Amino acid sequence: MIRILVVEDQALVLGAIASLLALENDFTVVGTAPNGRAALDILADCRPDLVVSDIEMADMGGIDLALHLQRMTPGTAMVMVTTFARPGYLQRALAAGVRGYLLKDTPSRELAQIIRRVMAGEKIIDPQLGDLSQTDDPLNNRDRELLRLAEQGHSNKTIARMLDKAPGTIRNQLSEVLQKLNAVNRIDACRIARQMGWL
Amino acid sequence: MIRILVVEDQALVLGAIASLLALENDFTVVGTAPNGRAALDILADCRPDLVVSDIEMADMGGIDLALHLQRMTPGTAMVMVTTFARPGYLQRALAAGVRGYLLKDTPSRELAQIIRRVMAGEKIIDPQLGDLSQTDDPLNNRDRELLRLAEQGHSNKTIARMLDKAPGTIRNQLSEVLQKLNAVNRIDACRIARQMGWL
DNA sequence: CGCCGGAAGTGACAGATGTCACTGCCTGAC
DNA sequence: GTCAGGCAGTGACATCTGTCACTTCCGGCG
Repeated sequence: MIRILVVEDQALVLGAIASLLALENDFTVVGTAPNGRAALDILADCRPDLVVSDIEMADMGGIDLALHLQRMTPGTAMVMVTTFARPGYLQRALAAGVRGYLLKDTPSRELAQIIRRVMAGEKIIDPQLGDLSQTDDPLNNRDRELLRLAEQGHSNKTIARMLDKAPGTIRNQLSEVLQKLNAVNRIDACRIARQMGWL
Repeated sequence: MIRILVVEDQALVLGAIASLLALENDFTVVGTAPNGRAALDILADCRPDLVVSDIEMADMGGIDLALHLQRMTPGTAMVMVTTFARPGYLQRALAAGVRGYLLKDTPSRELAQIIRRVMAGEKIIDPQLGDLSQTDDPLNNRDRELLRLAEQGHSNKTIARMLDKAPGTIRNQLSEVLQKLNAVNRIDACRIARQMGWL
């Protein structure tokens, strides 16, 4: 019997996944939590063999939860289930000892089988993410900051004021970002960065 | 026995919700689909009493699906289950005859009860959405089309070529859209429209 | 010390964007 | 008919954006 803790912030999805897992004869859902902190709080009571967790959650995300688990109860397996294909997340998740990484468009009937394979010691990465992790993120933190501000609709002048830089500097740096991303303008750049999970 | 069709683009969530509903003795999940178009394709075979659908989906979203249902099989009830609290979505959904509108952080055990009440003729709106200021959608379909193209990073010239219009026309129309949305530029306009659920 | 490399800034330029006033064209209402 | 209103388009203008060459400043580093 595999003892499972499910962590997911959307209550409806949380309950649905729990009921999906509860259908399997060799699984017991020993607990559910809406975020990483709540999961840690009930960990001692639940004593799960495996944690299924979302990544993007308020309060404490799946990555931080994995880091805590790795330190506190390294025997507990961890499977991430997330919406977007973000290579940065995958890398950090693997570094945190996560043994399974799935997208939410994985067929639901596969989830149980993947959990069993992870419990058997396998490491399973969603194939859609395998090649994604190869593409290096060309952006540095400043690039990301600029793109985020540009994405809000701020002009170069406004961004410059916010970052206490000259407008021309912003213009030049944003221009470099466009080259890095092969974008024709800032809107295109934001779209590309989002799509690649770099933003 | 209530015959239910579930429409949701994330396969894992789709399967999970289906299994959640299948637990109820008075429900039968007669079909599932990953988007609106697929749902329409299997509608005749499934003959559902009620459709549970996500809103944001590729190919055909929940709103368009509701519009088709309203015309083709007006007896079929429709419950929307969506991630974001966007007033525009709610309004358009209600206009399309939707009888239930829930956020995905509704507790999962409530879903079955809400479905039963909708089948009994009630109209149920998630309380978190009730008090949202009901600002009217100022955009027409052309506005939306322009914004979507602008959002991809296309220039006025490119958009003009795509729609077979003069560049100046696009410029003027997009300028009007900016006024309607109180936006300072097209990026801002896209952001505002998205946030309000008008895009 | 001089040299190099990075970050910041400037100036100039072409092209894109946003605003406005104004001209046609068509269509439905009166 | 004609009148108003909507849609498409033009031209002019100011501003913003993207590109490039170049300068300045500063902190290592040999």
